[in-house]
Amino acid sequence: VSLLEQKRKVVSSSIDVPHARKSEEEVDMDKVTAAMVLTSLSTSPLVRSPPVKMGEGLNGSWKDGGFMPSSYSSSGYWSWSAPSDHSNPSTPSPPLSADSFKPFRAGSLSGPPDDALDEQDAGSLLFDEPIPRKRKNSMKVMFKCLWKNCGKVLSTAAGIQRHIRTVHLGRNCDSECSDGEEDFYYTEIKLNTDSVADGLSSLSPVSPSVLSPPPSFEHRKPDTSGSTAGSRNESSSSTPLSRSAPSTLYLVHADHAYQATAPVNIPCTSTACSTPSTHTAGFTPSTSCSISWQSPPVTFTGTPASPTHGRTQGFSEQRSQTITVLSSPPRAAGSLRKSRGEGKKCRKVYGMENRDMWCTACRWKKACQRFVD
DNA sequence: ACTGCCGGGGC
DNA sequence: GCCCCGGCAGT
Repeated sequence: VSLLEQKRKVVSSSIDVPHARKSEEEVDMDKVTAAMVLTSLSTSPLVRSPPVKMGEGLNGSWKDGGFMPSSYSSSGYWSWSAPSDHSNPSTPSPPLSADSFKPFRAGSLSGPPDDALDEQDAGSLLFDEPIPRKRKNSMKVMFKCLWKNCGKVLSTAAGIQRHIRTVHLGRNCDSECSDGEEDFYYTEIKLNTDSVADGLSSLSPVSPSVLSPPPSFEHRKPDTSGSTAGSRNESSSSTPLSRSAPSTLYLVHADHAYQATAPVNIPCTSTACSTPSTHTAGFTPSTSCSISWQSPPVTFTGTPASPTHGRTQGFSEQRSQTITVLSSPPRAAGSLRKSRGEGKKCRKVYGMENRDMWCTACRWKKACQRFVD
């Protein structure tokens, strides 16, 4: 038994807790930059146009990457994508392995518009749409402390980690001695500073009919409006987004499903959304909402529909919450059992004999956290 | 039969 | 809260 225990500890620490991310980031930066240069020199002009857009259509890719139990060190896993993919220093190191999303997010933050590209990117270049690309950059990522009664919001992951470490965890040592626990206590909030709508409308020849479907819309009923988002984000945004800040899109990531985090709701809970009031409204929601159950958008880059996906990167995170909400309105809320996810889960991957390697959720026979699909 | 995981426990 | 597991439903 003790052996198992020990094993478990070892495992979890090696898997979930990235150490010393800070310094490595810095160092990597240089390496990456250098690599970048080399890469760009050796690649065809086509491939190397920089405009990052990490989200665009490659959800699948980083998602998968995140799943790897050892995502921290599994750079090899990314081998299929262009080398420059490593340009996001923080991507590999981020938070926990179980959490498949942060990598991307953190990347978009600290790994500034550096030239991250991959095959998809290259592919989408064929369509050469500078506009949608740019848009990515208008997303602001903030980090919010989830500690009870502390709504502190900082703009950097490091900042929020330090905050949590010192204020809540009572550790004084600097990031070096962190075991990564802080990751569990903050979440990322994305806000879109520019109008998503205009981008979309200009981008995609969507017919009005597409806009109108109320169901996809997130605006809540007047009465309940903002109750979720508003009340939860007191610190950063106490305003009902749909009204006062129509162009601001909040995407919150409830990363650690089984941790203390009370899910931060995304605007798209709507049952209401009866009127497609503004086109602005019509869009955002469908974006963040529909995505979750959509099939991999990857191939679609360039079509009217897909840009949507790429753009609002929040999606997968809220899946768990969103999905239920989404599915319920249309159908009889009752007996709808989420269709079984098809990916391999801990149980299958590690087998019964390695039960201690499963994610907690799997161990508890709950929806797998590690291999979310 | 196997697998994922919901719902409902026990502590 | 954490943890377990009966049992259902999809494969």
